[in-house]
Amino acid sequence: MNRSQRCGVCRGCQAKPCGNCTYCQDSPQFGGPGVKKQSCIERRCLRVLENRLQRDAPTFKAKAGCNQCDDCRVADCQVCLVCLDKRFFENRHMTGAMCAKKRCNNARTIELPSLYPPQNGTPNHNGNSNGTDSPNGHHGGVYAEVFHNRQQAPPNGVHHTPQPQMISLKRPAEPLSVMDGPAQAKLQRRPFPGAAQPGANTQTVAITHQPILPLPTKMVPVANGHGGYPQQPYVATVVQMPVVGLQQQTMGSHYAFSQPVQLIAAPQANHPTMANQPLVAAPAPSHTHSHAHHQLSNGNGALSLNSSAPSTLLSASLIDGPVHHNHHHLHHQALASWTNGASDVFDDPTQPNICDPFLPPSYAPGKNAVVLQQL
DNA sequence: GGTTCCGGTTTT
DNA sequence: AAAACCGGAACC
Ligand SMILES: [Zn+2]
Ligand SMILES: [Zn+2]
Repeated sequence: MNRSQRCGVCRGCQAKPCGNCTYCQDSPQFGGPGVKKQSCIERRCLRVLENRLQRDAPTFKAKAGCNQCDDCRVADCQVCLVCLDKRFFENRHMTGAMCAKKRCNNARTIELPSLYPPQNGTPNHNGNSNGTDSPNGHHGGVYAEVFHNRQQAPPNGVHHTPQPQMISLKRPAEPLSVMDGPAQAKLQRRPFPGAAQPGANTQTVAITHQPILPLPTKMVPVANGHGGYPQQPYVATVVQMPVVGLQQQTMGSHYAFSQPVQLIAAPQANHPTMANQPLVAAPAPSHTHSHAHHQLSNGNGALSLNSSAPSTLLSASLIDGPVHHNHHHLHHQALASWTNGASDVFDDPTQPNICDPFLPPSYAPGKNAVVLQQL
């Protein structure tokens, strides 16, 4: 049935269950009966949302409003699929559609862009157009594999997404293997130059930054740095840093992850358009042992956009967690991590306009906070 | 064995 | 159209 898995890195994934929402109240973990069986509204994952958009868009009856009537003039609802797509995916899946809650008399049915053109082979129900479901089936295309249907949303808009200008792989040129990324990822902070000479098992993928604004994830398959057994297969998703125009910033984030992630040196970008700045993604050290799950590191995952600070490499990686973690943590996957606020630029009042790329709807700032409806 | 919670189905 | 339900996938 192809059930989506959490990305493990978005803010929803990092949040702990709020305990108050209807789904928390329902959940046994808060003493509820467990009949609704939904995740906490603060833990809604962007990848899951993305997957849903991809599933639903093809059958969605998109309408374009007249922009004149009363209904067209009032604010969008912010919670329907169209609004969520607008907010988190730049309307990529629902391009041109008006908020689904609106009732415009003169609305016209429009056709949504096909993000996965038929091309050769019939798309499977996941939008995969590579003609296979084989997780491992080897075929040349980078994306072909990345899109495979298990737990991730293919990078939308790939067809108009320019390729990274340069990708350099250091270390063994092993066959690329692209498989499922871990559902859980870890955030780890490293000094930037250090990341350039990573540990024995690490590869570095450097990608020159393109001066684009929107446009999302770039998938880079990376070998697991290992003689290759069930080592945690690895997929790095390089995410463009949000280009946070200080004035024109729209609410919500622009980027989400289709795969667990690995990112990003945010070099001294004094100002947030980091055109011409390199982005660096370094795959996590793959590890020798089978169990690859752990709580997220406590280090906070702030991306440094600040010129003053040394750049940091934020890597969401599969590494062993702290040697001793208490059980509590073990039981809830991704608790904590964005919590020790000190250097989280997104919470920094002196940087009020920086937009958190991990921000899920339920964390929308300010009065217009959005709570996702059931997915 | 256990838990979380996605996604299809049913009910309102 | 939204909410409620719930089988069962995916993870431990
Ligand atoms: Zn909750
Ligand atoms: Zn997530």
